[in-house]
Amino acid sequence: MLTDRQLLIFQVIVDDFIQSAQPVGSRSLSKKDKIAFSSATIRNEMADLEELGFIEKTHTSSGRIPSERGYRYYVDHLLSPQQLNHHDVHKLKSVFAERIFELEKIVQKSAKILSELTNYTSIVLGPAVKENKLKKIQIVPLNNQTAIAIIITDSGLVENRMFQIPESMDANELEKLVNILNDRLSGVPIESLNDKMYKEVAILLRQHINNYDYILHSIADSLKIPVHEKLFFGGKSNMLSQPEFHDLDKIKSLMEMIEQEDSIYDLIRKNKTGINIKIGKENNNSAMENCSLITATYSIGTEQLGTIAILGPTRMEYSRVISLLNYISSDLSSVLTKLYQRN
Amino acid sequence: MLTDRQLLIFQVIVDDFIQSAQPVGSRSLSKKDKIAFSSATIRNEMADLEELGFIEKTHTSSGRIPSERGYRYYVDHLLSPQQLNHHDVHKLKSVFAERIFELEKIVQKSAKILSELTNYTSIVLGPAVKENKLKKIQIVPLNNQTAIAIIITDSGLVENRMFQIPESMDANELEKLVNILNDRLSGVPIESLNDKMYKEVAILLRQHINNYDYILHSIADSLKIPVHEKLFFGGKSNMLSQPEFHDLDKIKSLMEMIEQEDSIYDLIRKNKTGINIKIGKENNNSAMENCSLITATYSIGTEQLGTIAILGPTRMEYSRVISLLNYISSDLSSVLTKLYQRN
DNA sequence: TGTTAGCACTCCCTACATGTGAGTGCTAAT
DNA sequence: ATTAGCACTCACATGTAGGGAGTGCTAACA
Repeated sequence: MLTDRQLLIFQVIVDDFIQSAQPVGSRSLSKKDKIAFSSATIRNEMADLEELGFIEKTHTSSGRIPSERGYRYYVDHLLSPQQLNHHDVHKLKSVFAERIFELEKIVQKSAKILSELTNYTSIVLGPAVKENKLKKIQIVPLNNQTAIAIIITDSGLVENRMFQIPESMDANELEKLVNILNDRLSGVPIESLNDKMYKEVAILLRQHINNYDYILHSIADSLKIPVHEKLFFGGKSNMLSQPEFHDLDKIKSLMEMIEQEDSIYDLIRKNKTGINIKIGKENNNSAMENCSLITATYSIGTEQLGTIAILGPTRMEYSRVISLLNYISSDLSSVLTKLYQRN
Repeated sequence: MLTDRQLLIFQVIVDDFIQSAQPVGSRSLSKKDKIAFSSATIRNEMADLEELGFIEKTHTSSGRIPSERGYRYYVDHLLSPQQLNHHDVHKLKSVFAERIFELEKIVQKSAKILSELTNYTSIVLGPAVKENKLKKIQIVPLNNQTAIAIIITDSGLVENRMFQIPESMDANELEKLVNILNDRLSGVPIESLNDKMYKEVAILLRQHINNYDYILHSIADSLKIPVHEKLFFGGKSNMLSQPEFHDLDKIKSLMEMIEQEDSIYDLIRKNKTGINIKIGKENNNSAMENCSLITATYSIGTEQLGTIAILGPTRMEYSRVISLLNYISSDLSSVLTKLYQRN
């Protein structure tokens, strides 16, 4: 529905605006090498593009900027995958250069490097734990009253919780307790632990443990592994350098949203596998009005999924960011799979 | 060296400026109830106060604001401990209302509430781990190649690290390894673990374990518990609402400093027990030029120390913040001591 | 001798006018 | 269809004027 010329002009407008953050006018467009027609012609075409909703003016006599709809079209139809340059590739590789075995560290480092390469804010959602299965529970007493319950899942997640030991309980009984727990619960998905505790395990405990009531609740509490996977950020303050955030109020609401991790979590969580792009209002979040969010998923083996995302202004280098995300998410997947593959 | 009247005027200037963030002039001062003399008299006194370096002008004909030196004097000599109101106390109490047993959670919640009460940024440094002693090491194999080493200290800190199991190693040998480690290392301060590993333990491993070399390094690596205690923040974006940070550049450098946790760590770490106040340039950090940092230490039992701090503009409600910090740090100390006291 | 009223002066801030540059839409000529 | 030309618009920078809140200084006062 767009003529080739309109397409060309539109693309140049978007590219120029992404680069300069300034509304682009017909005269400056006409000077570009790629564009061979006069400013008046361009003006006519721009009027059409505006009518179609792809571009808009900031005020009556200003140049044009892409509309959200325009960005959407740009992203869907005009994006040419960009080759990463040597420098970028080199930096990306450095994430995996050191031999780090910890998921958190790897993920955190990815976030940091992504934000450095893009000058936007990066967000990484750690892999989902709810599909993890319990590998082992251990209980280590610290003193007479206190003990630590340590929960290890089959993909190497370790969580620990402190609890009070009832006075009636001795070392012997504690061992019995641990045995029962491991016997009944290992292999059980984290999600169903609580359920299983109060059904199967409760009965067993009643038979073998004095005061089973109190300890049941304590342990069940300990087993409540947070449903929210951890979020890691990189370059939170990068957005402050973006010209669209000269406005203090905008910055404030954005920063508050970032700080309040719940909304970020919602924003990022609900994405399907692969690359997802949400532009401006598509995010359904007033603080994100001028922002776009690009997410990519990474996986461990075939099932466990995490998300890695870039938050930038709508005027974002989509092509570059997508390339970077593609690259890092596939690297992440393969490295993590190698490390954490269940046997 | 200051007359009573100068002191009065100075105090009112500081109080007023802390409240309004506007330079205060002689005329508006003379209208205050506390002050019974004319604006001209006040002008004379202010000239003297300025000469003494306690107050300064923002420009030739502006009202006066306290200088850093002035704040220092105010803090050292004029601060009257402020009674906390019911609302504050109630909110502070809520930190400990739920029965949380985890140090991290408690500490994090404290930070959050402090920032809400003050509208400044709060920073909590988790308790130092270096004086912790090793309670137990456990190794849980995840699959044929990978295992997790879990390190538990006597005060309930749990750290875990993944490592590769050498092929030559079977379950039997793994158990031997764990026994040796626990036998030799339990009770050893975290700091000296590495040392001890390479001296005592290395010899034993050589005798009992094939391929001891590789596993020695892996375990030693795992034992490197980060020296940096964890930092928790609350209200990072609160500073954006402070009028002194209308300037984007200032905000940016402050935010970048906060993000770059190392410098915060340095800033907070080196404080002595009790309340410490650092005003503006006293912090030796250009991003903190317009900020003051008030720190308080909390303790677990008699030795282990953590720090809780408030970062605000130099124009900060010192008295209130100090009261809050005092309150929360002593509450933190007593709760944590009860929970984590070593036996 | 300490205090105060009065006065000239300074500086910031806001509002208003004005000019310029980069843009636009429209029209008529190519 | 394309383009040159023109009148028009708007943001932005610059300049100017007036008001407000402050100052320092001086002279009069208790």
